[in-house]
Amino acid sequence: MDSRYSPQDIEEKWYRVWREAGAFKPQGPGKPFTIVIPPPNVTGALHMGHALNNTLQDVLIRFKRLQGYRTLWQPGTDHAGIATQSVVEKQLAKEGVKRQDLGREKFVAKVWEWKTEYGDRIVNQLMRLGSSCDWSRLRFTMDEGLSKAVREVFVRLHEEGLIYRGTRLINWDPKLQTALADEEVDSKETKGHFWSIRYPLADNPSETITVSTTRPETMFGDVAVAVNGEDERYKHLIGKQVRIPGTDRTIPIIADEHADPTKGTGAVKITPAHDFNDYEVGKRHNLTPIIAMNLDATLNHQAGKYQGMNRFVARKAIVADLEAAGLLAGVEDRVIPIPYCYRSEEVVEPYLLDQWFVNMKPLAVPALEAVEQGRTRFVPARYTKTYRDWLEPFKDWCISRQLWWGHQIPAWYVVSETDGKRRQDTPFVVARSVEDAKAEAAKKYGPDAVLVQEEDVLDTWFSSALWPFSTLGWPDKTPELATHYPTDVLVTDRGIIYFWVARMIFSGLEFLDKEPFHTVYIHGTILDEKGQRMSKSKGNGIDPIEMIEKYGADAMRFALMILTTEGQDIKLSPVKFETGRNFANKLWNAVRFVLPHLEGALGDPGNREPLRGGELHLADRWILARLDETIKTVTESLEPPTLRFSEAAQALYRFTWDDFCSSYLEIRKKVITADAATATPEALAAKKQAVSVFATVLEKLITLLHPFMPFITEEIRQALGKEELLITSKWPEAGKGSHGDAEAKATMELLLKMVDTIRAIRGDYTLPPSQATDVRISCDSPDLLKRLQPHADVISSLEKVGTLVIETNAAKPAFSAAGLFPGGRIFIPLEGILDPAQEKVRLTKELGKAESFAAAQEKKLSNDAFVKSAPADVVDGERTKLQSQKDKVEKLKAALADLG
RNA sequence: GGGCGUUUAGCUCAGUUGGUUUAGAGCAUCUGCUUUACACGCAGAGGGUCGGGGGUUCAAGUCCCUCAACGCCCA
Repeated sequence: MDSRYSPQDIEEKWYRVWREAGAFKPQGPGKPFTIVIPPPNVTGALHMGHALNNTLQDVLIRFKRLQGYRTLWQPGTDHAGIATQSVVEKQLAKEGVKRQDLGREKFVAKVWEWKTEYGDRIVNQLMRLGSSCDWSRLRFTMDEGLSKAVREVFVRLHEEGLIYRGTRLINWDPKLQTALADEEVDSKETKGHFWSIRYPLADNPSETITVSTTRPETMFGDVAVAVNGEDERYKHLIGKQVRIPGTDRTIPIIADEHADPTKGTGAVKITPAHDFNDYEVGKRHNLTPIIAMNLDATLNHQAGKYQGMNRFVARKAIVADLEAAGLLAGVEDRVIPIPYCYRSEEVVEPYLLDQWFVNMKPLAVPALEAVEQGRTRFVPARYTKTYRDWLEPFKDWCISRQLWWGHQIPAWYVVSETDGKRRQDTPFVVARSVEDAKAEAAKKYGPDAVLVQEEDVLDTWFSSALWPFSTLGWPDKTPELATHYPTDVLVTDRGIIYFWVARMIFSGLEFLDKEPFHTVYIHGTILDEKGQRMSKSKGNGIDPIEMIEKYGADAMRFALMILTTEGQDIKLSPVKFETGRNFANKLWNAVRFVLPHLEGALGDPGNREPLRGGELHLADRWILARLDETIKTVTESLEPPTLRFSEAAQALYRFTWDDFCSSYLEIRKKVITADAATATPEALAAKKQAVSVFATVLEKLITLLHPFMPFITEEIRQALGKEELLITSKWPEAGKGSHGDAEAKATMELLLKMVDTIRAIRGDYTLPPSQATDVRISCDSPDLLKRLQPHADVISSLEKVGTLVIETNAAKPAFSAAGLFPGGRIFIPLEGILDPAQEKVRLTKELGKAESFAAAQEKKLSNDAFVKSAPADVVDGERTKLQSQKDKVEKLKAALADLG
């Protein structure tokens, strides 16, 4: 074995072994535990966010698998409609080809090609991470099975009247040429202008009303000018007509609260077909909207001479013309929120269009209840509010997209009813298949009905919403669905609570009458070391695969877990992975060191010396007690909904490094590594015993570590001569098979404190570790002496000591340094080295601390209110502290006096 | 404008219901060490009064109010 642990050699091997053994599949009679993966975009590449997200899931799944649950981590990928289509379109654009050149069928075939080529990439990357997904169940949102689920849901919601087709103001992306949902639009503060334009009165063109607008180019869609009813400046004008400049069209002046007298001129133009606020105003006043733009964001026939001009070009031209005509009253600079598409970054145009919608209120109400009643809970709990605030306004969901890549909406227009043409009033049927649609159309419209399927596809999130049950076979009644729905924990980031989490919850409730998971764990966002989001454009991303290659998957996983505290964002830089790498190396070397001495303790625990409690060495009893505590902490921390990953990782780090390696192994190494050929029978017996303890602790330790560091722990397990794989072995239970106990723990901790004292003195005199010093320990009581005496070797095995004497009330030897421990004093004779002046400084400093602490204690205890109000045990605790502090003060004073 | 989060050692962060250390860890710094598992290591040391102010309490980093800075989400 090499002194450096090299992960590259073993990761691939163990991943293959696990898969071949079927270890990732649900197995055994245990209770089910299920996680569905947040499906990454099929053409995506693994980034640090994925690495964190999937490590968290893998830790949970491996933990539960070891606990004997029938675990399923359901994997899959998402077709990611807009994102994937855009990528392929960009690719085609490089070859000078537009999707329209290919036509729908050929284009979609191209995307499938792309999916085949890149679809495995992210899956393979998840494997590199160690993800123990059941890959035999890999799903894709456009698989036949999942598409069937999508059609089923669409038909059922339509039957219930919850999906409808209607003309509404929606967000239109002129570049992608599709409608968007509200959540797909990001509003960004942008520098713009606020223009004031004079609209002449129809009956008296010399009189004008001045309206303020940030979008003069939409004026040809104006249907009114609104003023506030309370605004004295304009009261006399309400009801009159004004003429839109540059046209012959006149529109009324109306009173509406939307007009804010404090903003601009207090009069605003109303353009219901191109502005969300104006749309509402239009509805209130029964005004018929006028569409003034084409779908490519050029102005239409309403715009007269500006027809065909792009919206931003037209804006400039119109402003210039108005100015020339003397109709521009003013312009001011202003920062305005501009809506952008979250994918194309194109400025989104509010546009009045026919689209498909989901009526949200009936679905959202039960979804809100599920969380309100705690049937699904968010961790951290504060995200409950995010969830509620989004669902509660009950805004209908625009689900149709004018894309080609996605689930085509299962609606068929009966074009034979409208002269073979698709018109606004063409009737349609909604069905699970073409055949069903034909049958239904025949029933309603006769056997000669001619059908044309809706060209629009569904929002990507429509299929994602079904993920927790569509992946398990719904709408069929599969055994997987019966066993694994509802799932248990959903692990995701806060960015998709709206898009995904909320929609899964209402879909699950609607179609399976059961919320899809009991816990939603929201983890933090990975940031770069400056606290900025990682992004391709900034080039500040850290590639997980590179990190795996450099530090190992285990190291990266462990580092991420130790950094993951309660939904806090993580500032990441590659150095952080060194912690994980060093830790893996530490464990590796401990095993490498002891392994040659383990014969007899390898394989089955039955081969080992039984652990006879009272006869065990103090350090053995202590490490077993500490192991018990660690088992308890890790188990409790990982259990949903606690999910304190960092706490679990931290506990394992401390136990492994400080207790197991630095203390326990250092104390026991001589006995463990005794040479069998030359050792006495007693030494051999002791060795057997020690080795058994070591093997027992190590075995449980690697099991506890396995969810965090699956590869190295499996490798160690094999080195220990086990045939059964660690991944499917058994999670240790606290308090079983342990011979540790509280008394051993207390004694050991006292001895470790004594060692600290000795080391501090040695450190103070910078004695090299090779130089032995005599140590005299003076206990205050014979009882303590009796307790410590048998374990003096703990001290001598951790420190190079010459003569070690433990006695009661010993006098301080000449030229010795003095130190304290609870219950006694320690003297280290340093003749020729001891510097009385230095010693005085050291002791005085300590005395100062002790005195000020004692004084504080005294003050606290002399406060009647404290003694009366505080619980008795707290007061007692303070009294004990004061006593020991006083004792310390006395001893230090004595030591100082002794120095002269 | 509304909501949420953060502010603790030079840096990155822990600190679960207010009282067991005299506020901890890792990195960095300083001192010493080829102590035959590990220099991706070992031993030791220095360094913070917990963003500012006010309050509740016998007791506050921990609860309340307020101000400030930074960040995220929504409008």
